[in-house]
Amino acid sequence: MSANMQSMQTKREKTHRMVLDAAAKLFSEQGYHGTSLKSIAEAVNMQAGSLYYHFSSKDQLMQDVLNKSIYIIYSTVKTEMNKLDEAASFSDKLKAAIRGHMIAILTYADYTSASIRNYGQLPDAVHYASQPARDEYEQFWRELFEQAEIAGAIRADVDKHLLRLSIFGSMNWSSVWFNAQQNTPVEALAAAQADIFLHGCLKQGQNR
Amino acid sequence: MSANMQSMQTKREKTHRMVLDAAAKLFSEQGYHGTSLKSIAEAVNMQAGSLYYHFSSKDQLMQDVLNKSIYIIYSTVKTEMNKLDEAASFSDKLKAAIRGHMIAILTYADYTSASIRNYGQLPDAVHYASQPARDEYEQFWRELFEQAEIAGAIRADVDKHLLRLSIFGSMNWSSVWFNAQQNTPVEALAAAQADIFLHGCLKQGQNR
DNA sequence: ATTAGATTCTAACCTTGTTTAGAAAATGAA
DNA sequence: TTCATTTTCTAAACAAGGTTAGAATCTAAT
Repeated sequence: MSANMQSMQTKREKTHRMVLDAAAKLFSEQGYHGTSLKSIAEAVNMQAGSLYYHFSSKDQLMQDVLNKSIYIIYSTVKTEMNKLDEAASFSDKLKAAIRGHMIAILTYADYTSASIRNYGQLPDAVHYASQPARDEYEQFWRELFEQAEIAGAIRADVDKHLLRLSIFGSMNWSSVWFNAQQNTPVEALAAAQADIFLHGCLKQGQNR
Repeated sequence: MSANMQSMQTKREKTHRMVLDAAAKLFSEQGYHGTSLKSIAEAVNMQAGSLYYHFSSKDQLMQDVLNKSIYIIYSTVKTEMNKLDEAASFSDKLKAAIRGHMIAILTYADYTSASIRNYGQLPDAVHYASQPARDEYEQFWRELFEQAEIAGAIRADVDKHLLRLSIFGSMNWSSVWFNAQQNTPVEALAAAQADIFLHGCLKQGQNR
């Protein structure tokens, strides 16, 4: 218990993470209420009761999945934003934000999809516990569009509120249809996604 | 049982619909697995067992909600499309399709949200039973974009597949955040939504 | 008022799910 | 090997859910 307490810790944490991963996967596929602790335990070759050594309850398990999901998304977005230099245009910023969000969503699909798919369908306590982190992330996007408005990058007749929600909708929905094997690389997909929102789909000057 | 068989039928059908409405509402709020027959029954002042006089099972109930949801959406879209005249441009067609889909989603939020929110989280039998109707509706959108491509309305470098999925994502996500009381009228919202996808958000000629 | 049919209720059955407490097994240091 | 600690299992408690059968109630026509 002295020589390598570290490896003991990592053994415990390893199992902890395996359980969390399995839970995220099942929560994303079958929903919170549709997933039993037994099925999570089976996925990691355990008995349902054994999970309680790692988590205090099913709610706690879901809460950890939620928190990790939000953390993954926000930190990935921040990483992409930090790659930009000072003079980056709104186009560049929006592209970077979308790239980060899409990379996170599609790379860590189990977690992010678990979070997105169960939104609004969770016990109140679980929902509220993740609200602050969610609000903080939303605030980031609000500010992004506020700055764009001030800089005059966005058309005046575009509803920024709707724009933000539309982008969120498209990005989040991709976790439903995306197939890592058969689809375009994530970065290309993100770029195409951003392009649609920046320029629309019509041919230049065309209105028919 | 002779004079007004009609009113007897309507009495039965009335209750039938009330149950379906309550189920749709709860399925949309708490998910399929998170909703108990008891809670549905309570919403219509009944006992859980009584529901079986109107529906053969919980699965059947969900299936009926799904079918009605898909029917509502597709038929509303068709109605909007039929208002167009022969020479309608792709812009007009896309606007009409989006308007129809949004009107349906936001007006019959209980049903459509129940369908959208539970997508992929249902028992296989229920999921498969609604697949044909879903496919048919998807085919309508595929064809819309194919025609647009042939007519040369869409930029060549836009991925039609992604475009369609993006539009779906935005529209469907609106059922999560839309608030009938405090938001813009549905038609205006739909128009703004279409505008974003047709023209993007950037100022003309601006790329910064 | 009676009666047949429609509708709902009651009460149980059976399964499944979350959770707990204590026994058992695994682990790794001494 | 021995021992203390960590980890997992077993078995049960307890609640809740979907479903069913038969009784009870309601409705409306005769």
